[in-house]
Amino acid sequence: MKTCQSSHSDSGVESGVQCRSGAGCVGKCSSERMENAAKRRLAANARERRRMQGLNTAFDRLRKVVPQWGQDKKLSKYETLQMALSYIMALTRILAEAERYSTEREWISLHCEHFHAQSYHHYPGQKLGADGDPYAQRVLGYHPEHFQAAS
DNA sequence: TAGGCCATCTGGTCCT
DNA sequence: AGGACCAGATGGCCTA
Repeated sequence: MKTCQSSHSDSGVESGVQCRSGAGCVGKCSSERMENAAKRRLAANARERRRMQGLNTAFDRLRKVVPQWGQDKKLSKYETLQMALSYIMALTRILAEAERYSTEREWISLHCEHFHAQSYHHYPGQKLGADGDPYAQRVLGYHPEHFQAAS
């Protein structure tokens, strides 16, 4: 529960507050002031709700473009971010390889052997513990430390 | 029933 | 001053 001790100058006053300044406060902490504070709080709540809705819309758009192999369940926000990161890293790797191998034929032949055996390789010393990332590790062979090293 | 995920409210901080 | 952003708290819903 808050109090309007801050010189009544205004802004932190919200509905349900009590004034501890005694008699001199009566006029200043008017119901009008309280009403304004309550209105501002409600407006801030509405803005925050809209902001979070915008954020969720963005997450939904991201879910649509991120691969969801074999997942019938909607990805959580955390999973979506991890998956997006993995996806971007994989695409980046593919682009880098495409640049490295000058001809398309070379690049295609590289991936014909590469995709089957190795594309979702796991790293030998990598543990899949609680601190690991099961989603990223399951898909695309993404590992945070590699990303950090690259960036 | 516990745990995970989420939406909402709220107060603080930063920026314009 | 007001808005945007952030993080903590809280309560609801769902699933194993």
